[in-house]
Amino acid sequence: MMEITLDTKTPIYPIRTAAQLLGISVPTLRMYEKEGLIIPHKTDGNQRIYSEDDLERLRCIRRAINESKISINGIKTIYSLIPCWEVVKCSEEDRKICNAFQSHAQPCWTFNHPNTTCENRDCRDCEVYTEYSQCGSIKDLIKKISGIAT
Amino acid sequence: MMEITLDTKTPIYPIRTAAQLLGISVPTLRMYEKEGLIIPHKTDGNQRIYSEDDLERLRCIRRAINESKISINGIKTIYSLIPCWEVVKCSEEDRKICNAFQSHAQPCWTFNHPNTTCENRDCRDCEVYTEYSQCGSIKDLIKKISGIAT
DNA sequence: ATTAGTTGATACCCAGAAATATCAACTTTC
DNA sequence: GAAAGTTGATATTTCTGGGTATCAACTAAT
Repeated sequence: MMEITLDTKTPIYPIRTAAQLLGISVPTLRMYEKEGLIIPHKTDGNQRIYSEDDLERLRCIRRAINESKISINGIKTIYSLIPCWEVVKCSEEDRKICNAFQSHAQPCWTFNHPNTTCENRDCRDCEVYTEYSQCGSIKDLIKKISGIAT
Repeated sequence: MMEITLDTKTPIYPIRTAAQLLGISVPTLRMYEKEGLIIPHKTDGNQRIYSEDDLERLRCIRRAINESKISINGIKTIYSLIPCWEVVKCSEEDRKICNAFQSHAQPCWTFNHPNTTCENRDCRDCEVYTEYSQCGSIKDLIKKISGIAT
């Protein structure tokens, strides 16, 4: 017998397996990544590996595309509206020079953030990326920062 | 000679003229309305009339669709993220029962708001509708309500 | 070192969203 | 009151975004 640790954050699925579990093709998964919708782990040999959390995020994205009929650029725009500055608590100086703070076309995690508190962070582990993959939670965050009890 | 008052809010263009000025067809304009992207004025005889502001809003919508490649449902979702409660300053009781406050699929002005402060308002004149037709201003509003100097 | 799977890149396909056309009934204009 | 324009509704067309197939070069496993 062996002990199995179930950690939804641990990357375990190679791209082919992930694609099969989601019912889509491998190039589609690569496309989502290129568009900045997901940030999969990579092995030392530069191969993608997906965690259970990654799959859940992807299912959410697929629902947005197939059920809610939101285009990929639409999703990117919505992600760009996440008030990341409130999540990472960056300074006013950071915000002034941050490309993500200005953008309303691409998610913050698709930028590199030179000279900000995000500079050396791994966006993949950032709450902005992990917690706000669906519209409901994004709107809830906006409610929260406006000082409202939801 | 006659005095001409230029008021960008006054509805003057019938639908055919508006369509021509925008370079699109009449059914398309009706479609945008049915989708909840615009709220044109109507005459007593139920005919649509568009103001200069309406045209500007429509140009913005067209850019989102044609240049930014955001689908109509994407635009609706983005509009639904506008923190309207902060603009109209509705009460906690209002928010509790407000469909728009909950939704993240349709703009608030596509709901009727029974028993709230918005109930008897004309959404067409509401700042939520008039001021936040583009992503840039929406993100600016989110920044503002999080207490940030933009 | 051979087999299986991956990489990035390019070329291709097609469902369906976006836009248009068309209709009879109605409104406005002159 | 006749002509021009509009209404809502439905049917039809256009076109491209989302997805796939395929490739040679690379990585991983046994």
